[in-house]
Amino acid sequence: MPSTIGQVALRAGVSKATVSRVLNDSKPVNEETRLRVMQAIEELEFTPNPAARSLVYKKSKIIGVIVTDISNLFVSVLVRGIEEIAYSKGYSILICNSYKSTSKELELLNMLKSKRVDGIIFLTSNLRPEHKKIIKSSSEPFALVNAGCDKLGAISVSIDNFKAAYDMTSYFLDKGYTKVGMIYTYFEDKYSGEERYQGYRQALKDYNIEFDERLVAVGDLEADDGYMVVRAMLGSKIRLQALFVACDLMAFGVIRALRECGLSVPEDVEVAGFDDVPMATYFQPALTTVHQPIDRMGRLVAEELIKMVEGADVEKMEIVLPHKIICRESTAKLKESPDELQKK
Amino acid sequence: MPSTIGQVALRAGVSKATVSRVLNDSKPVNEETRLRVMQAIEELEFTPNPAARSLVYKKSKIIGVIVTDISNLFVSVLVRGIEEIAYSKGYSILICNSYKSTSKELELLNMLKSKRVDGIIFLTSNLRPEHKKIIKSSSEPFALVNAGCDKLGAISVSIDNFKAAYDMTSYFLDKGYTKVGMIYTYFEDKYSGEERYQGYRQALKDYNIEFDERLVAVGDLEADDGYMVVRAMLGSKIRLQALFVACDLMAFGVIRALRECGLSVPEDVEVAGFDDVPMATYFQPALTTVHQPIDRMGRLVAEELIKMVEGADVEKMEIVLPHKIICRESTAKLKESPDELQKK
DNA sequence: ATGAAAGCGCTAACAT
DNA sequence: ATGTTAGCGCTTTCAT
Repeated sequence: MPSTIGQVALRAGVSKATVSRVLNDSKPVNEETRLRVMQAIEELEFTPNPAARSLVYKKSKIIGVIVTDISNLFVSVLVRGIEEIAYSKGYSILICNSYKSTSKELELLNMLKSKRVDGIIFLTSNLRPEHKKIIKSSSEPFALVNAGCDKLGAISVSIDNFKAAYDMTSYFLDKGYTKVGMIYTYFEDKYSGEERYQGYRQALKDYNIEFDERLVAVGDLEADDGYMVVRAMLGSKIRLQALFVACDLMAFGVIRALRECGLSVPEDVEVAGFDDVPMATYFQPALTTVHQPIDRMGRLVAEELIKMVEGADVEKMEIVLPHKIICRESTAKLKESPDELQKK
Repeated sequence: MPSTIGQVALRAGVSKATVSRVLNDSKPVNEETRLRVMQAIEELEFTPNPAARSLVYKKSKIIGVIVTDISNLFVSVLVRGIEEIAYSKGYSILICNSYKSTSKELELLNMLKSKRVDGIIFLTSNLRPEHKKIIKSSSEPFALVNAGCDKLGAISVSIDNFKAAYDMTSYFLDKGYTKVGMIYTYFEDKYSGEERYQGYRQALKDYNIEFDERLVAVGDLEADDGYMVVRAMLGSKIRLQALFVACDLMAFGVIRALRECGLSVPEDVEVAGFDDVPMATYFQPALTTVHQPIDRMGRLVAEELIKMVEGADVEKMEIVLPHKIICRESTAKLKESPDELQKK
């Protein structure tokens, strides 16, 4: 029962075309008639039917967003940034969870295309050749978060994952630790997961520390994974001074596992995460981590994608944002009270 | 450049109507022609234009979802459940953040109506008279999460917040504590926040403990609020044995604040939360809390709303799901090791 | 400056 | 069983 442009026209005593003109001020309209039309619109509480518009414009004003799992803290902060920008520019976002399944991702990609979304933001845990093929041949603009994209015409927003991991590892190495482990994430193809791992390896190399594969393990981004991986790792009694975990959520699980094995953090083992999710400050011990400007990444990727959707020139296709090492309690093997540490 | 029903018809040598029939099998079609049509659809990779369909059906296949903030853990788990069901039934969801602002909520409500969503799921921190008016007079089906609704024709899914708070408070009272505080959430109107507060008050009454207003404070659902409220509370040196916090996120902040003031949890003060977000297990100390079946609430509210959207009878408009008290480390004032506690 | 009419892609009577 | 046609609500030529 929402009213139509026809009803507005009737009430204002003009044609539909004129109503359309004041709606979009696409053409000059006599001030007096414009007022009449405006009033009719008010009275009927008219709002244009988006489906009808989409049909004409061949634009849906919808941005599709594929993420691994909206309940993941990194993801939800990112999505909030995206939503904010999209909303302010009159776009809706359509969120889909892939749960890291490549086949689901492919399915969702098709689904979004069938919904005629104007553009797609893709946060994948693994950028596979299948994805690249689709992206390359896609008619709608694409944007990737934290996944490098070599010449496939997609926007990408990320931090320098290699450098960030290198920096975090160096932080431990500078302290003189030699037994620095890493929990990284599974990867088959080049993407942020691999870059972080390589950053770790490179740091070891540059500090002349021999790589010890008993000190590394693969987890799958969630707290549960961190927990289980470390429980397994501690089965074999290896000595460990510090652990760099490729994402905060996993780090939370890691710390719990260490503690349950009688190792306290940071006294026995120092632990650092990656992401700087909001919870990192409140966790006990507060987590040292690589800060990613998550909110900004979300806003930026949405902004750039919408620019592209609207045909504007996107000057920089690959945007690399700065990261920062944030030191908190989990790497403060000290006598000071937590209160002291609080004052960063 | 997606293909249209006309192109399919042309290729298959039939009329658009016939193509439409095989698409929706709305009417019998000769098996042979159906095959030809199907093949043409395949070859052209045809998918029906949703805007065109919406225009005819007057249905958008979109569910609007207004939440306080997607980056809140309770919210993101809820939304994931909603998305799951919606997606499986062919609906898209359109998520909006109100950031708890009533005016923004009202604005979003209008926005969603202008987008012609088929139904609205509303998670508000405060169900105001303005909202009720809109809901009551709304043409599209409504569903509320954790907000009672007296006869306004909306579905509601929640737990028994009063009873849950009563149970949690009793848990402390049964231990013999008399100084049991509560951090509740601001409310102006009847909704889950008030129910939780009343549950606390009733428990005190039933146990003949006098209410002490120095032991309660109001926070605003986030960790930061919990943190600041407790810092303020501890300014005045009052004795406190246990603290019931109206949501987990706030509880995380509360625990940190206590610790920074030299009070350890649970040794000096026991703390319980509300929600049972995934992080509650990993936090240190693991948080005792009121378990809400968040995922199930999300799925259920989506299921029921979609039933209603599709005109089916919704037998039960107000669904109350069971809650559960989950005891973890934050209320275990004991000598046992955390490992022991782990085995619930 | 305004109106009439065609058309966006689809479905649903109404014919045949 | 299939085709023809009108119409969903809007925008946009093309006239006037």
